[in-house]
Amino acid sequence: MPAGLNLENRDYARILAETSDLMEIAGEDSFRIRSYRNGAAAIEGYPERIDEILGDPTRSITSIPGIGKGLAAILAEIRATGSCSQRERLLERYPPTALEFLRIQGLGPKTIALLFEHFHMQTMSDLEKLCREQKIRELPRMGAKTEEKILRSVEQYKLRSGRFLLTFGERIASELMDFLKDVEGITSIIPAGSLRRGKETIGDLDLLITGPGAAAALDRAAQFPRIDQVLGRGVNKLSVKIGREGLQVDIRALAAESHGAAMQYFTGSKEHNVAVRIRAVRLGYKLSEYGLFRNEDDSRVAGETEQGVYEALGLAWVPPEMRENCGELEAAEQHAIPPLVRLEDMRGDLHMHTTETDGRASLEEMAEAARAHGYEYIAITDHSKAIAMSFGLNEERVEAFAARVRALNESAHLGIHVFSGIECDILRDGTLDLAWDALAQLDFVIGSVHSHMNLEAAEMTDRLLRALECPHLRLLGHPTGRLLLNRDPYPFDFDRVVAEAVKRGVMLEINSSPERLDLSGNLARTAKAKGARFCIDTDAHHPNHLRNMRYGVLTARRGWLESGDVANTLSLAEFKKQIARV
DNA sequence: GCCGTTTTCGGCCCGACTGTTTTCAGTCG
Repeated sequence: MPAGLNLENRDYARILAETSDLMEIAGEDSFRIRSYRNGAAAIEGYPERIDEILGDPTRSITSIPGIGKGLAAILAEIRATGSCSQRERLLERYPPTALEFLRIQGLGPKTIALLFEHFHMQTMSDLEKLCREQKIRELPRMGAKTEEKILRSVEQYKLRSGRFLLTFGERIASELMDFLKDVEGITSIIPAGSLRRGKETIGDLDLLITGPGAAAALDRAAQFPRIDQVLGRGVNKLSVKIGREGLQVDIRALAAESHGAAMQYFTGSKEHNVAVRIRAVRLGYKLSEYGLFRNEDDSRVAGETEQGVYEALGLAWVPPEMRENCGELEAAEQHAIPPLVRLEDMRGDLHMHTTETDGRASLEEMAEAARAHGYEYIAITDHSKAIAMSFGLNEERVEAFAARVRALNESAHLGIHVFSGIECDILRDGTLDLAWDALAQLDFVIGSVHSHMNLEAAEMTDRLLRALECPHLRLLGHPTGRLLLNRDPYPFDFDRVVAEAVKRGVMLEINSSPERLDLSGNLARTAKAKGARFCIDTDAHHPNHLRNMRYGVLTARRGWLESGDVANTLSLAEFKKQIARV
């Protein structure tokens, strides 16, 4: 079978995952559904390209754990057709929006199936209408509260729709750049906009192309296979919607002399640009995406480089992550832009899971991956027993684990220092999930909230304050609990909790998982002002996730953090001191 | 549907909460 579709592993994984979601709505066998999910996860994390293995008659895809004969046949079907009959059959039965309904908090497959059956709803507004007209409560086990809850969730859903995770934007950008790399006469292709600023979610994607071949690159870009719709095509700009997700991408061809001005203009933010332009006007200039021009004679003062534009305005160059008009221009004016933390400053990763709980690799595999990243140390921090579904550690297993890590470090054959740690659940009342005696055995205790996220702010504040009382706690994990585009932060008195954390020497996490990025840049900056210290961690559940560190660093940079604010930029010896018990 | 095996079928991470009910199904993590 010719590999005409050229699918990536994540495409296979997505199709399997979508099929499993549809099967769930259809009420099919839960174990079969789980197999599809497991298969999707196995493929997504597989180091080799599935496409190539399928195309090689000497290889068998069933050698991948989680892929048996059944899924092997389905994968072959996906490779040939881009879908599978199971998925197509279900998509005939349910509207394509069915998968979207699953993203509404509180709406599960059973309820969705019930609503389809009774009301034949097709769209999100159908669902809203059913709630408003109090039709839902006519169904068994449904009531007024359910209707209100669904309405609230739909409201949140609408707010986040039309935005995409930073990783998604990066992926599309890199696919496009790869697609254009062979066009002759291109000197640079750079994604601007919120992507360049490292914003956690993006609304659209701006790709800037410079060089004599830029116009040819627009022609080539119009051939990009994932284009769903061409919105506009001019001499210097191509505007398209990409994929089923409908991300809008604007691709612009730039002249070399205005490259820097265009970069500045299209990187934004809008608020930053307005402030910069006001400054330009005050100084007798006009700033546009074409350059910086003197008012009196329209002569070009700058525009070729971004640096040149800022310089001509008497400003230091501003790192894109800071361009939110939140004080960065004042800093640039005084040439007092802080030296922001960089990815290469990171010397360790202090939040990761293994197969002991819900990770997908062993301690040794995670350590090896971290060593390959050039780290000096890691902390293995599996879940505690409250997370029953991932077989979290109880006190006995904690003790055994701590002993095992001590032995490993003594034998030194891992080539990296491992801290024994735990991501201990903060229970509803603020107590930690494990006895203090057990926590005392460990080098690095993270406390995280994973349940009861809908408490009132006052109760949540008390809960966190109480957790901070534990003398073994070193880090508050993903402190606000947000899941980007999915779940809002839980409410609590941030200032009070930060003040208490500072007082007790508990650091705050910047969780690098692209779905979390928690703390946000803004909150990190607020916390820094109160004296907080931070760890930037990946929360890796797979060796591949270690790469997410760059998102955490971007977020920290958005919070104006310097390496001195981040504990895991310290050398091993210094970090040991930092977490030593007093 | 996968896996492992006691080789061909049975087991597959589970506990808490919510809103609806008067005993539990559905959702979440």
